[in-house]
Amino acid sequence: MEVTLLDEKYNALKIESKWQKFWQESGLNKTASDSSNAKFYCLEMFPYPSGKIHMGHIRNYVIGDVITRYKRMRGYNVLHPMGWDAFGLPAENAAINSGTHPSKWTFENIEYMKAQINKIGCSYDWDREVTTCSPEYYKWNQWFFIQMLKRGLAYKKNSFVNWCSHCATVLANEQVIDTRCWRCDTVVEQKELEQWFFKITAYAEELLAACDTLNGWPQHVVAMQRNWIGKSRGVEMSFPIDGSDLKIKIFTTRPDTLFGATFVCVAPIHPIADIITDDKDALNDVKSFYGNEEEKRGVFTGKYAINPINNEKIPIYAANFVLMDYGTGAIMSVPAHDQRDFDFAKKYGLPVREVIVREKDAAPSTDLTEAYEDEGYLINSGQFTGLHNKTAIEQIGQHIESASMGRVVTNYKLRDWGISRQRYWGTPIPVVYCKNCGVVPVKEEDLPVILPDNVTLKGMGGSPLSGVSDFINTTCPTCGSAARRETDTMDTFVDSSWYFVRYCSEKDAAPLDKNNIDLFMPVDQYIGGVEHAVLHLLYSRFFSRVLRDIGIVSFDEPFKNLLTQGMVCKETLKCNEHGWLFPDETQNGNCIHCKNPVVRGRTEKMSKSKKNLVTPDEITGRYGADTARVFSLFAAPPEKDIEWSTQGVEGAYRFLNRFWNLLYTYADKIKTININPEKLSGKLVRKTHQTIKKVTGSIERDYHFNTAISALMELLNEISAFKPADTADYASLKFAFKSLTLLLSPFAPHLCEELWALIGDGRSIFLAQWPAFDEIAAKEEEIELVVQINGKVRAKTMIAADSDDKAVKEAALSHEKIQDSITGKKIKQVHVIRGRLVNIVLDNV
RNA sequence: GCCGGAGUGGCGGAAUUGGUAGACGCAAGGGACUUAAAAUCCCUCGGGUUCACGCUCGUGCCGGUUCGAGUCCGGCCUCCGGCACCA
Repeated sequence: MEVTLLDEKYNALKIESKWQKFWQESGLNKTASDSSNAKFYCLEMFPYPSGKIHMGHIRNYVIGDVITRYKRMRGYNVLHPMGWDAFGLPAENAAINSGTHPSKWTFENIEYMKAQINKIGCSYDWDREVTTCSPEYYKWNQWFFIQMLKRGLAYKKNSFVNWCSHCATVLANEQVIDTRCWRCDTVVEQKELEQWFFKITAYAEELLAACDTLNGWPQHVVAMQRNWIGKSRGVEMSFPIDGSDLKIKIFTTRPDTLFGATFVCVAPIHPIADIITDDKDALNDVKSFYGNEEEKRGVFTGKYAINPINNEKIPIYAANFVLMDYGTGAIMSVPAHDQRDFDFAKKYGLPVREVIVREKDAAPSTDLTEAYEDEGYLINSGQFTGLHNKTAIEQIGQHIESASMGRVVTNYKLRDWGISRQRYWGTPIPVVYCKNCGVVPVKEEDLPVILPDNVTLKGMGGSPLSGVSDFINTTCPTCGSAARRETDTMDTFVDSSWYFVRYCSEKDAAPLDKNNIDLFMPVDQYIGGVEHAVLHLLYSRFFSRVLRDIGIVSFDEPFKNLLTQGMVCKETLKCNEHGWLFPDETQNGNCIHCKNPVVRGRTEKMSKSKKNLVTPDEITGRYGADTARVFSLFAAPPEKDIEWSTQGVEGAYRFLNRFWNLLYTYADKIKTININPEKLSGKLVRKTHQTIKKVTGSIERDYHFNTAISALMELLNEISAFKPADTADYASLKFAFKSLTLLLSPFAPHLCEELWALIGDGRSIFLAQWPAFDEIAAKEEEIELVVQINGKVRAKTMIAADSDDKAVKEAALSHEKIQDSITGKKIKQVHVIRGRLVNIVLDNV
């Protein structure tokens, strides 16, 4: 390692590029595949290569890097990889807008972003880099697809899908936000298409049950997972249609209200609606309101259903608020005990019959103004009248089963995962359509099905691949006759559902080497934004189980610990006339365009549109990466949002400068001193041991780096106040400096590496061991004893730390101020908390 | 509505198991150095009250448990996040 003399001034940019090059070339970040050390897999969610890294990425990667560097110094063999979620819509949009091929656009972005990432000093093992748009990677998407096809976990169905007319693509349910497209905000329509699905519902129960094992996850994320799976228990039963052989199967979680059903509703897109509805125009009108939550619309079909419990004839409606893809697509309506049914009944003048009342044997209300959805007792319910409704749910359920009217079932909100996309920039779905053989998977040895380059992207219409004749025209793998390829590509969530497994082997190695996977999986610490709390994480959990059942992996849960980091926010500025403003569009609190006063908006997530963006380049260019790192870690604990503040950045920069300058002052004196930490003593040495303890504890406990850094600032303050007089003092000073450098190195790696070159052991600081503290040396000789009277602090006094309870009590009672307060009073009790305080309880205050 | 989470100085935030509330930083004020400024260094910095030693109030609100509550319990209020016509 190059030995350097310290420059007088801290020059962040100079030392940062120097050490980044050194770490890269020395292979320090490489992960061993044959280490005898315990493994630690630290993973940050890989980015979509949109063009530029933003502060949210920086925060994410810095947190991961600190953990990585810390764990390495603790002796772990750490896997810390990075890659690119490289398929996706923006590349295709860029192609449509500017004519750049998605591949070119993507790879150029990757190159640029990789340079940005390296500038913040993250210690990635780039030999394991994953790029999902490369055939070597997506080949395995195709391979998994075929395995799933074989197991019945991938299937095709004709179904209503969410269709965004603007993006001309199908959206997953979770990509629909408030009836609108999550990307472009266009109102989503329902369109019938043939789609490929993954049968995630086959794992619904396991995915739900395993939520209990996710102890290392934030509980709100686990709650969101549970919520999404949405298990509910209820009854499925068939209502015969009067004067017909047809039946309508309904699902309800409230069989206790069965006697209160006054009509039946089916989804307007339910196949039976077309069959039984007389007025097709009216039905079409209702269909056009399907999914509209503003207004309830329905039409009487003209037919009646027979309620099997009491043989009552009740009308059947097609209603827009009944969802086709939950339960059976049909419900029994009990307006007295369900608000939605109540609203519908009021609108269409349907009867409301109460069957549950709050008090046992109470009379029904004469004028319900809303549905009664609480618990209560049954009335007007035949043999079940008088039961508490909770009991009735069970008993009526049993009755329905034993009378063969229906059965008790479990339902999930979770639906199968639609993976078909009518898009170009994704993984081709590896099947062909043959006139003779039907749907045939591509042979495994013929994978990958390469995504062709020669495509024209217009942004509208169906799948772009359908226009590439040498792609679609092929032969049937089974019979050899002419066949057509599938032209849809896969949802990009497929790519990110297993990339963490791919990282376990180096780029050029076999991608699914079981030894490598077993060596590193599961991920010990996963770090990313909470926006992936449902989809990506749920799909990954699903994929892991499929891979397990195929025999590729031997774990259930891919992510042992999850940290969802907070957002990076900044104050927004707004002018009533000119909208959002950049800070340099304001002067003395006024807009520079119109001189109107600037409104300080709320602090919001950084975004280009709100003009409150700070770019990583401007920060690393001005202060250096170490400052950016220290600031973002010091501002708040990792799971909380941080507010970006220029003054806060300056504060972090000041801290690093103070450290540099202080060490520079003593550099000549301490450079050559040999120290034996066990022989050292004094206040500074004690503070150093305390700091090692505090910093280690802060990292180990909850990755609370903000308190770790504050402890390091305290130590620096102590060093700063220290005035060395003799050789022993300089030895203590060197010990403090060495410890501080080691402890700060995960946070400010470049600075510490540079300083370590001067006071360290001649090797990289990241090959050094994390310092250990000596409990005895960390212990104060004297402590400040707080003396309370009736729980209020009345005096403070210094006593020897090892005083026994009796001596502590003595010291407290004999204190001058305490004497004044207690003279003539009766002492009821004295509580001694060793090392902290004494509380004297006086009788009758 | 349901499910999570959080309310502490001017601000970001500290406070292992109940035991000195406000660490550390930012901002602010004062001082030193300087011809001056920047940078740096030193001091002050929750409210009230007092010339001062002090006293007193104070962790969203109300109550409780305890010698002692930011921390535990009960009941509210507010804010943030997620889900929501899921029958």
